[in-house]
Amino acid sequence: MPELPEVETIKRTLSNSLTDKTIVKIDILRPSLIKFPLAEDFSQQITGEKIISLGRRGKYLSLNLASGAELVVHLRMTGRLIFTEQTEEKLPHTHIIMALDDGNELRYSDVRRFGCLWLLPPQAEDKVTGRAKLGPEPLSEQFNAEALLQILTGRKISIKQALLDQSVVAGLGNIYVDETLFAAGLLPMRCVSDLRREDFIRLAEVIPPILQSSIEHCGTTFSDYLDGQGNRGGNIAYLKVYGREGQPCPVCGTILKKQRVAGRSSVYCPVCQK
DNA sequence: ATAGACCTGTGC
DNA sequence: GCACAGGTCTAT
Repeated sequence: MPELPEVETIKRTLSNSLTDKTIVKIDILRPSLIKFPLAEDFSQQITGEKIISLGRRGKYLSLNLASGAELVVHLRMTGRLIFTEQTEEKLPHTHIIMALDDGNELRYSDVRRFGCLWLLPPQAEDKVTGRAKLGPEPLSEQFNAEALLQILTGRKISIKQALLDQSVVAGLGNIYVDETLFAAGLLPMRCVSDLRREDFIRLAEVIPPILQSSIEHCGTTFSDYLDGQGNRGGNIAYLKVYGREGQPCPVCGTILKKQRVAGRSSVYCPVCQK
């Protein structure tokens, strides 16, 4: 479910509510979601910890704790992290409840249970699967056409697969890859090795504003995504191709096509994208 | 490279 | 029924 703009929105919508709050109690109803350490140790170590700040790297969200420990959450497809009053009715599939010292709760729910949580002790090595291999943050200085060119030159994969690869660029998923390929005028099935230098320049140009504008709209809600206060995102109205197969291209009016590329359904304009 | 695995829900 | 869903990992 959530890609970079949604995770960033969750971070922003939780920051004020969680900063300087202490986790006084944790209920883990689904220990299998905890990847490290064992759920029992996780509970013991997190209890009494104070949240000092929130962070994000790609699609990973982190709560930085006063001891130097870090709680890392990846929401995968249907994970939700919501700050709520204790009296509020629990969402279905609520698996973890953290009681805070202000009487409110931070709850993790996840229909499909693909999500993962880790608690890294202070100065621990990064045991968070995949995080160490992430490519540049697309909203940072490190991200540019050169970076894309460097990591992708000569590779015989589709540009769709390349942009979905978190080690190429961190945080894009199926929605924003389709949106950026439309904006760059590139077909998702185009082979990376056939792209020209200006294609990479174009990609590097269109990715940041697409993500930035989605963040301004609080992310894209199709069915599951909610921000940290339980609100839906408003970006769906601004999507040009994702979820719009069979509708006319917003630029040329040609009917948008859907095709499986790199194992994911991909929507594109057969005229504007080449 | 593609399929299958992990899960549940929804819509045809 | 079956296909499919904002993700990622493992196995042919």
